[in-house]
Amino acid sequence: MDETTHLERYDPSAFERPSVTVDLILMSVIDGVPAVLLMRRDEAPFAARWALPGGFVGIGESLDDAARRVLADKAHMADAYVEQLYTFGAVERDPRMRIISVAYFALLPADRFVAALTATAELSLAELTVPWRGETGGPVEVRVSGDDAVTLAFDHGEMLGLAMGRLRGKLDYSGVAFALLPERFTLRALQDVYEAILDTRLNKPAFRRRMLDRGWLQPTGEREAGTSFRPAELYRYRMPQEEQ
Amino acid sequence: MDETTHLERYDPSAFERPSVTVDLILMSVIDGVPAVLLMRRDEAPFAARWALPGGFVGIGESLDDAARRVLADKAHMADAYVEQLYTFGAVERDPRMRIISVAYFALLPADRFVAALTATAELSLAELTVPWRGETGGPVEVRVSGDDAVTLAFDHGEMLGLAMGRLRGKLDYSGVAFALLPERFTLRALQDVYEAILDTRLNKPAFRRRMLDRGWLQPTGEREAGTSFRPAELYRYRMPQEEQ
DNA sequence: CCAAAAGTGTTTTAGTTACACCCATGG
DNA sequence: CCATGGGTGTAACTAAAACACTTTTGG
Repeated sequence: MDETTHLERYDPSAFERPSVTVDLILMSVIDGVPAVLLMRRDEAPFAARWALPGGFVGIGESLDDAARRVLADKAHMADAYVEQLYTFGAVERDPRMRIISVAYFALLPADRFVAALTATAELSLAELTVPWRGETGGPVEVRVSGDDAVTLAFDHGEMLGLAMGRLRGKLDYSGVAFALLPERFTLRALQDVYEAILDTRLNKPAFRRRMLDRGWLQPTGEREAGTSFRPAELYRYRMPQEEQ
Repeated sequence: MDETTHLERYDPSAFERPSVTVDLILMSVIDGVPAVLLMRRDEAPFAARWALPGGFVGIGESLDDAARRVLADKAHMADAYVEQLYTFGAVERDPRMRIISVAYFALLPADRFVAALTATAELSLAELTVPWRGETGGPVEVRVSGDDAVTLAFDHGEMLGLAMGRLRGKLDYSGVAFALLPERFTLRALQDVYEAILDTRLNKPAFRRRMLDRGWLQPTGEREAGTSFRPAELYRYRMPQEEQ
């Protein structure tokens, strides 16, 4: 075995190589419900099943570039928050051939998510019902436009569970929540995002103070419009000094 | 571009594929100092530079299996705690050809780490000086057996920084610290591991209570031997119900 | 002036830190 | 009986939660 490893070091081109793809878990929070972008497969394997958008990684293309390309080409969405999640490398994960897939997760505010969705026929929004299983993530129940729960193609269900776990884990110590909100937003909207992702009710005054004390929010001086009650202040996310 | 993606879906074998490797960041805490396993490269590129052990992923081998194989073959260590870290996919990260590398980090107790190290000539232990830069990790200074700081081959320095950040981030909410200790250990030994990794001094009574209140520690009833003062109780790590 | 949600002040609680102290052991 | 680190009790501090309350808007 040591012999083989040694040979590989010298001439790796002599060995059969796996294909490498990226798969994209593009999420948002729509009307207080976590949502993910799915595409319906129209060929085997898993024909007519729902799957995450993905694509092969080009030989001269970095993984991050491939993820952004899939985001632009398949999902027709640009400038999302994108982060590498995990790499899935089980031998039999694709029945056709050996494919290693690097999963990326991406976040978009509801308005831009819905806009891109309605502009593109073959895409579909799926609502997520997410039982709390800690940061590691676990099985996630997926409903496409109100229908019954569906099972995703390949190991995409596992990817989705992991993405949801990561989102929950990072929610409170990073700025990911703001990637799900428009540039200007109210504290109530921020709390709605938190409640949707964590699947809990939060105490309003406590939440409010916690957020303001962190110093990440900049009051714009402007107010929300079109309410029949007292309009809330609009805030802007100001990235803290230490990046990410 | 959409056209290309479509074609790839049908016949990916027609496209050139990258090689895929795993690299292993095998860490321990030796005498209160974080340490990592390195190998000296004896061929170009980066000849005579220090690098992480790694190897190509076989076509019929899962990523996790490849990581465990590298652990066994190159590092001659079995049964370590192993966890996937991140996948590095920059196009020019290896000057010879396109190689995508999945980084794994592994943890071993000091005694087993040192035993395997002394049994194998081509391995070397490197001490780490790790400035605190939050969970994301950052540049790490590496010293091989007391010499000056060295720069690792390829992007291995970046991998090491990320591994250290992950270790710090998970230290306090997961059981990773116990992967760095023998089966039976004192509370002082546990605190030493925390202090080495976090690079801080911790308050003894507070640490003690926090650990015991968590319910992860099982008193064995046995005592540490060979001290010239009061011998400390030995504890065992009892995995909590919810895995990881 | 009423409904509805924004926004604030005050108390309670829980978890952590700091510090002082006692205990057990080998020499 | 002394030095050394193990182990414990108590008070102080801090951050968050709970709850009651006041404010501001449109209709």
